[in-house]
Amino acid sequence: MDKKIFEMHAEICKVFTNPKRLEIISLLRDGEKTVNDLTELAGVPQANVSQHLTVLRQNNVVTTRRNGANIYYKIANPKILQACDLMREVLLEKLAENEELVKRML
Amino acid sequence: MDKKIFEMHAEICKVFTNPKRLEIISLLRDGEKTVNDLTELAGVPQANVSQHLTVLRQNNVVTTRRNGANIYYKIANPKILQACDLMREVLLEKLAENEELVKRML
DNA sequence: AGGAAAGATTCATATATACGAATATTCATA
DNA sequence: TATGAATATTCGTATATATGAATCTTTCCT
Repeated sequence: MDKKIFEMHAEICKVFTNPKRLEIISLLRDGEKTVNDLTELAGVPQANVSQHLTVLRQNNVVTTRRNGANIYYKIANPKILQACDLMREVLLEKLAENEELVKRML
Repeated sequence: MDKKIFEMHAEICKVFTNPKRLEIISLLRDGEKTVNDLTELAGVPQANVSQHLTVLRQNNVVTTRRNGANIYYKIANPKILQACDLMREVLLEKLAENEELVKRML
């Protein structure tokens, strides 16, 4: 029944399992950027940025707009950022917990 | 700088890239359940459920409590459910869009 | 038209993941 | 302490993913 939804959900989540893609998403947080912008900001080879952008585009995480030779990428749905933020919070809370644990052991 | 955070974030997200794990998470939504419960509800071989629970446990997505021969699993942090829900909303919105597209083509 | 800049694609390879099958561990109870 | 029920682990294999290198496409400018 819901199985199909779980499969699609899992598929989408694969987009977020690569650190470079997460960095790109983060870089797009406050507005659209060109491939070149992203390449420089992330410090990753252009071809690789492009490969990741393809994945993001195919999964409707970003949308594009062409302006001359440049292509601007932006986040398609703000809820995606919210979801990323929540996961990051979970992560940071866990890190904080572990830090306390370490402190208590000294 | 943030690179390390992005790596950890990506690592955590890997937990959500398997449909069976998402189903298990969904089954735990309204309270703790034993491995047996989950096995029956999901209709997946016990060993496989156990493998997925191991992944969930190792990534602090679930916590466990033993009671006799049974082990109860539950979601560790409600924010995880929130994040899952948000992603599912994004997914459903996209599906709705596509449905409209198809309709307009008839 | 020709060249350069911006971006995308293809391919090969290395690495990770999922799952079934078989086996092991843990606990309760007779 | 032997047995059965509940759960976990290990291993082999098939499949997916990430990345560098090389190549291609599109657009702009002269």
